[in-house]
Amino acid sequence: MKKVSIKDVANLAQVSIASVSYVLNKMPNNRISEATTKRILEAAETLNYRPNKIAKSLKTNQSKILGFIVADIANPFFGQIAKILEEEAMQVGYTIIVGSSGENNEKFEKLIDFFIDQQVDGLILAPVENSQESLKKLQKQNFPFIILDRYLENSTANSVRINNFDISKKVIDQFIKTNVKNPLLVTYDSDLLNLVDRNNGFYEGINQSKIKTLQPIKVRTNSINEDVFDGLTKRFSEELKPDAIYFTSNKLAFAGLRFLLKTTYKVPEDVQIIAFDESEAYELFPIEISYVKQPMNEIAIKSLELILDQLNNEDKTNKIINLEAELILKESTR
Amino acid sequence: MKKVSIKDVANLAQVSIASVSYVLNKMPNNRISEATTKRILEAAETLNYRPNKIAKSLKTNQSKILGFIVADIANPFFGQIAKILEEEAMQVGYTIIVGSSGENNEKFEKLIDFFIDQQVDGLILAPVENSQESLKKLQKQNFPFIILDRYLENSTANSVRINNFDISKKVIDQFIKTNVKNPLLVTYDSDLLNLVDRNNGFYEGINQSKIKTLQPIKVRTNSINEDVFDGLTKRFSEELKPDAIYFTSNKLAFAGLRFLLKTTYKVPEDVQIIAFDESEAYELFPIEISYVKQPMNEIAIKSLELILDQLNNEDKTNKIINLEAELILKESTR
DNA sequence: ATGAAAGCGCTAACAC
DNA sequence: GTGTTAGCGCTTTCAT
Repeated sequence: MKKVSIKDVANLAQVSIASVSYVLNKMPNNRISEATTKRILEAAETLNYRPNKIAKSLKTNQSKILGFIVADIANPFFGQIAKILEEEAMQVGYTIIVGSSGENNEKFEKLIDFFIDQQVDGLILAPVENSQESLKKLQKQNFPFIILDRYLENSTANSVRINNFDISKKVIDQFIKTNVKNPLLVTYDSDLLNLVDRNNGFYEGINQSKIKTLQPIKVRTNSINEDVFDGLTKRFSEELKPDAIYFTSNKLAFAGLRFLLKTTYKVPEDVQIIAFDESEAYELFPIEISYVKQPMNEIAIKSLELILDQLNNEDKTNKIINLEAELILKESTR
Repeated sequence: MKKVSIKDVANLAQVSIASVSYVLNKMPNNRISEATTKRILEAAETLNYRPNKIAKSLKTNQSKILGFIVADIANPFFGQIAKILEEEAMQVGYTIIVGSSGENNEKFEKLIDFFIDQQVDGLILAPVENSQESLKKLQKQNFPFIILDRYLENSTANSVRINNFDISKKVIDQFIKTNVKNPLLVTYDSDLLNLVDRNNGFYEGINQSKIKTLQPIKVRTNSINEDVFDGLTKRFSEELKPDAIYFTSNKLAFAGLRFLLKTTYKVPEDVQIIAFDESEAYELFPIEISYVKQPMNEIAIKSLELILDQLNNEDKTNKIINLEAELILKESTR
């Protein structure tokens, strides 16, 4: 089965390839007569002509492909975003290619290069630790990209984020409202500012109150389960035991809940829980988990909008889109 | 920042673009002198030259892109496969684009067309119900594709699957071994043969034994949670209550476990459980779930191998790669 | 209202 | 050993 090209359509319709191009691309000031238009349309139909996007890309210098680089596509948070992104992108004629960096900056850079070589028009990035340089390089090259979910120091890049500080403040305020004495923060040991903000919001709430917090558990991204488990074991073995825990990511919460399952501590009687991110998985915990709900649809849709804006407009002003996360209270809080 | 092309490299190195192409593509019988080679390499280096894959694609008629169409990229099963696939593909210079059909055949077809328009070299497909026609169409066009995970009637397509029948037989045998009286099958109402095989393996075990099975719960893919919940409510309200349940997918198991959480039935004392697929999520259930473990890495790697074989070789024989799933016994079985 | 033709960046057959 | 050149399928300027 030989591929049918624009030439074949032109031949069948007895016109030039230019006319075929005009008609099929619905050019605005297309001065092709109705009769010819009809002939061309019919010819394309009978031959089942499908334009070659590669050829078009080469000519127009636009691949209509966007690269999406996440930490881990097997993480449902990113899977969900990817899904929405891909659907929305398709609506407007774009294709998404996804890559997983595995929280590794070298892989992150490699993926960026690979995608640029692939001639993506732009990139949607969830950066990893120490990726400032990679981002600066992109900026220097003037390559279109936006930052999603995570953000870094001094970043002047367009980005879509949530109100990490405020929502964390709300979390601790919720705890305080219920007379918590020893709240515990379980978070990452990371320079990613979204995480730092989550931590800071928590501390802001602590500072405004009269209570003290236990020393936080700060885990490394490459040993989440072990670090959470060890950390919690330690905290619960001490005099002042946590009576409320805030997990700043779904993976942390997951590890923490597994720990609690193996103990006799009761949620929320002995210890209250608030997790970050919605997760189907939480639903198998014996009681329903309170959590910070991120606006997944909005994150994906705004990200797409932002990168497309950047591709189409000359408006080079720095845009930061701040979306609102929501605290959903369930049975794991009092 | 203007893009640097092969011409720029040729100019700087004072050679023709052909020579640049030869050197940079490491042509086997490359007769370029060492000195020239060095000059070209240096020029490419200084200019930070990155070949334009779009142009190369147009010329070679190979995009080095593979399309991967799954039911739902937010389902960790497919997320995991996608991740491995993407990593392996990148090693050999291929890019993966992923699409989610949402178990909808129209979306499935639309994605296929979209990806073909995008000039993918081949497709890796997890088909949906009623997608026989879409697959036949692809076959008629002689378009390279393989089937992953799921399979359909009369499919003569290359495919990678697991031993669905045998592993299900093992599941019921395990139940029978522990003197189960009223095993229950929770499965889909589907014409996908991988699911039919899972059902048949279960029945084969039943038939070889002296026990009877309860009437299975067959759910529709668009209302899993409700159907499982309603079905289980009904079964547990009857005289003969299930004392063992086999869920033929991770989503079914998930819904079923949520049901059990809300009841007072004890696992495994009152009812034993075996689920399909490994899932991090199961870990939040109070006891560990026995499950059928699919060889994710192998599935992804073999799929890639198979489609690449099909692209490179003339060997048009029909290949079915059968991989072994494994029954992992945990606390939810006796 | 339509067509001729240049050219996007690259590969590869062929010439020298 | 190295260069010339045709051409992949398309868009778009310019001519007519």
